[in-house]
Amino acid sequence: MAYWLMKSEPDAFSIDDLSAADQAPWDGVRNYQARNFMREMRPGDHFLFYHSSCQPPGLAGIGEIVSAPYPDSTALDPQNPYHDPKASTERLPWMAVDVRFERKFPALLALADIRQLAGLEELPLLQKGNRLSVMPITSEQWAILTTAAQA
DNA sequence: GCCAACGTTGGC
DNA sequence: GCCAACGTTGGC
Repeated sequence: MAYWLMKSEPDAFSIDDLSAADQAPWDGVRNYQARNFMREMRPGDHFLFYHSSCQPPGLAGIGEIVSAPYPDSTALDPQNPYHDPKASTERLPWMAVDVRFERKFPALLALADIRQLAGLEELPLLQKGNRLSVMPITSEQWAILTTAAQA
């Protein structure tokens, strides 16, 4: 079982939206490195739900991957904000997974607080200039982050 | 609103 | 295939 961190702008899709829906597709990822990580996802994996581009940014809760990766057809929809004009049914490089709400942290674990935690030096989220929206998390990093979020 | 960092595009 | 210009991400 693997661990992941996935970013979403809460104005578009937040931990509360996932809680209300219980289950939802995680789609709209349009970066190849992130897509490659999504290809490795398996049902039963868990992920940290990160709120980005908000005040303050940080970890909001936990969800579970509940489907295998599948083609992200939102890329084909001209009305979709993540429409990819170069994608077609024959050439659809983007992937989505279905995710399920697990829990919301009692309080957001803010990025500024995450930076203060020891043992996260390798976390891509904290590395300068990193903009990955989907990244793998080690079990050690997972333990540090979920423990801090529960405190 | 600013801007650093990075990815993508397109001319050559 | 290089690389300058441009667009996007996302923290501050």
